[in-house]
Amino acid sequence: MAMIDEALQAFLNRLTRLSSLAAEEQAAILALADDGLVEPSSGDLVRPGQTVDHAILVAEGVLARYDLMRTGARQITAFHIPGDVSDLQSVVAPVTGWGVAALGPVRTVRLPHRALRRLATRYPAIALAFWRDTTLDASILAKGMANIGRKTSHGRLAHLFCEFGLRMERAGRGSRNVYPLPVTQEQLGDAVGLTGVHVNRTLRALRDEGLVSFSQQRVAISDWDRLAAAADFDSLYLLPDEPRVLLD
Amino acid sequence: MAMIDEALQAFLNRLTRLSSLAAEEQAAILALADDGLVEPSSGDLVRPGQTVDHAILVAEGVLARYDLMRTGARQITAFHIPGDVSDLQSVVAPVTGWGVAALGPVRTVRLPHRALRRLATRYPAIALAFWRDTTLDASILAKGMANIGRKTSHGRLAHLFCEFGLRMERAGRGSRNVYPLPVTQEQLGDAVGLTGVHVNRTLRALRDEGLVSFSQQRVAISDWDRLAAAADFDSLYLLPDEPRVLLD
DNA sequence: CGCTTCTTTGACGTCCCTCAACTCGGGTGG
DNA sequence: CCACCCGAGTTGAGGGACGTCAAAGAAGCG
Repeated sequence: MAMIDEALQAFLNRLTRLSSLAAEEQAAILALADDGLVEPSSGDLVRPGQTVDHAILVAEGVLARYDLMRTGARQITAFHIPGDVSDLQSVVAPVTGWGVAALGPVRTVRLPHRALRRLATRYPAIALAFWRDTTLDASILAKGMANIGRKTSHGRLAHLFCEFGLRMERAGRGSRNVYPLPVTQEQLGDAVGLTGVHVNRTLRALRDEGLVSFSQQRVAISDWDRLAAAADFDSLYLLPDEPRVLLD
Repeated sequence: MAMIDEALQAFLNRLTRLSSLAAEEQAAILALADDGLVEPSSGDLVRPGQTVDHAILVAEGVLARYDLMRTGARQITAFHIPGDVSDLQSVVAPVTGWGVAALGPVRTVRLPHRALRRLATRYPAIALAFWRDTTLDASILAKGMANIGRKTSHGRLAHLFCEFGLRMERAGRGSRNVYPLPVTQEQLGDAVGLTGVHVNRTLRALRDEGLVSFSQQRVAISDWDRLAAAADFDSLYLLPDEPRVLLD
């Protein structure tokens, strides 16, 4: 129970970083919990093409949104860390092509669409906050697309490590320079459009250059500035910390 | 003037394909026009990093949202055709890293954020419709990411042609098999993570296989089923046509 | 008709994939 | 307690897809 409240609080923090919400609105968010905590050890939470009636809030662990090719190849389009709601957009598009999988042991909280939609229609500020949250997600998608489309393996992985540094720091799960990242090299590859083998070689190179090391599912950035330069990283797309007044 | 109304009507059609809006809400959308029609012959409408106070509705032509690397390399993350609002998400995130450029002669209508935000806060159904529209955009982004990350040049271009077939058809700008696509081969490359040269070679191959031809800025799909198979195309991510009741 | 922009084609290099084997560590059961 | 096993990480050799560079046609536009 405590963990559910903690997760909702993390989600609320995420929202209020970008949107200002009144006390009543904040209370309404914190009252969202539906079922208890779900704890699948691993595997699919949503299969591609499935219709869902709830969004998934991450309490612990890492989720991935992914797309499958007929060949079996997989592209991870988004990672979700504690405090993120994977598929918040499913509230307005309950059937889409992607799946959601746990990349390791995970704890999640189910947020029913009905409840989320009711909040969004009752409180305009919450509707805008949800919209804004989806927009941040889309911004990360666009950056990831540019990353894969126009950078070499070094730049792609370097960028991913910079991004997670900031996201983990925001989520209170480490510092931007040192943080846990419980995924395999192959999963990293699925996220940046490479094979596990090539990820391995690239990680070695990044380590040898003294930029960043990744082992035992832990990232340690040795030199943020040089890593950011190698990544062509500009944090603007993660949206700066300024809650804006939402109602005109 | 007539053209402004036409463009707003196209935008409204786009929204009501996915969201049901009451007559009053529809009228409010149609009353949005701010300035008159803007007609830049070509070039940037929004530069990367710029803060904007309006969204851009496409009346005629094609816009691209893009991201720039330090090296000068460009990744087009989204194309916008008539009836699309590029940067609708800028309403809730007015400063981000991307730019918007016209890929040829274009006519656009500026929609001020203030007006859009006022509509969204006054009419919950409109807020959800905007959110849903942004979600469709994000879904296309995710698919594009998978496209670039996990497919060969043939699959990438084939997929792009299938996608635009459906989008153009929806927008009333042709059929899914034959439609205008006023972009250069290099711009196609910027969208799918290839160079113009390689796009050229791949187009020749696709034509030789009898799948699709692209010349004079016109796409003609010879065999939809085989092209869709080559593209691993499933239209689900473009969201099926069913306006849902929005208010619970 | 001369310019610019786009398309097309060739030769060559490189980044990354494929396939395959070996290593390592952690868990499990005999 | 050790043998085994399994997933993940590591490394090598060879090949294929795509990029780079360069130059020569088309095609629109003044």
